Amino acid sequence: MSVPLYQAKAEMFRTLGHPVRIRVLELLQDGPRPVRDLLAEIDVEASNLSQQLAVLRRAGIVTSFREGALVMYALSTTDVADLLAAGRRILGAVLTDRDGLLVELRAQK
Amino acid sequence: MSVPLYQAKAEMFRTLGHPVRIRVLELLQDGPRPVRDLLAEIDVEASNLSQQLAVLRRAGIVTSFREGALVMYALSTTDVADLLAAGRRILGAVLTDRDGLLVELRAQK
DNA sequence: TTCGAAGTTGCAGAAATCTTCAACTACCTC
DNA sequence: GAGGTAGTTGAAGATTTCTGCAACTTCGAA
Repeated sequence: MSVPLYQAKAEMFRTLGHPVRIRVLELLQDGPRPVRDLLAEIDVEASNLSQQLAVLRRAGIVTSFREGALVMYALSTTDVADLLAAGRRILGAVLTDRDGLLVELRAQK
Repeated sequence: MSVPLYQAKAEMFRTLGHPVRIRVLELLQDGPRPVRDLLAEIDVEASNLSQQLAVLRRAGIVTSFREGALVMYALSTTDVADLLAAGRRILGAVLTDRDGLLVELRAQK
């Protein structure tokens, strides 16, 4: 056993712990997307987005493949959607007595 | 809009992104526990554990209360268990892919 | 009241992460 | 081939997070 299991778990969660990476995963829930589309929807520099995509790739959470002139990204497993959903639920529970974020959260599903 | 929703989500995941904090949450899944017990099961300095507990407390993921001489900690919502379970599933999926690559590597020459 | 066990807090140095810039590769069209 | 679009990479400085130490509080027991 090289890396303890709880450390691998921590790394997995930490990988999700960035606003841009969260947005990418949410967008990829609807299916594969070219970087160009992600860039159009997320307000961030191209090189920064690339760095964040590399983090997700290294963690094995997304995969990428080239399609002509475009590079496509996709979730490597649909389980990611479950994780995001579980995160939303906890956020809902935790925020119940805090500000308007809760309203936003409910509107989203 | 105060704090964007995706940023709140990112902070939530980042909060889980630490080996000690993961272990604490796993231990608390079975019910409330005094700090002393956590300290006995996790190999970390008392002050360090306290710092990590404070992070979880600030995020609203755990709550604490005093019981005589002991300070008890508990999950603030049982949804946390779902999140950890979802994390485990993804880790399984991702590591399986890795093993697949390893096998490929070995077979190749 | 004093002692020890149980925890917490503030802080400083160390380590990891983030962001941006510049330079680079890959592909398509002309 | 030339030029433009699409993305990636490496590196540096700025910021955040982590860890351990010392000092502190709170509680129960003697």
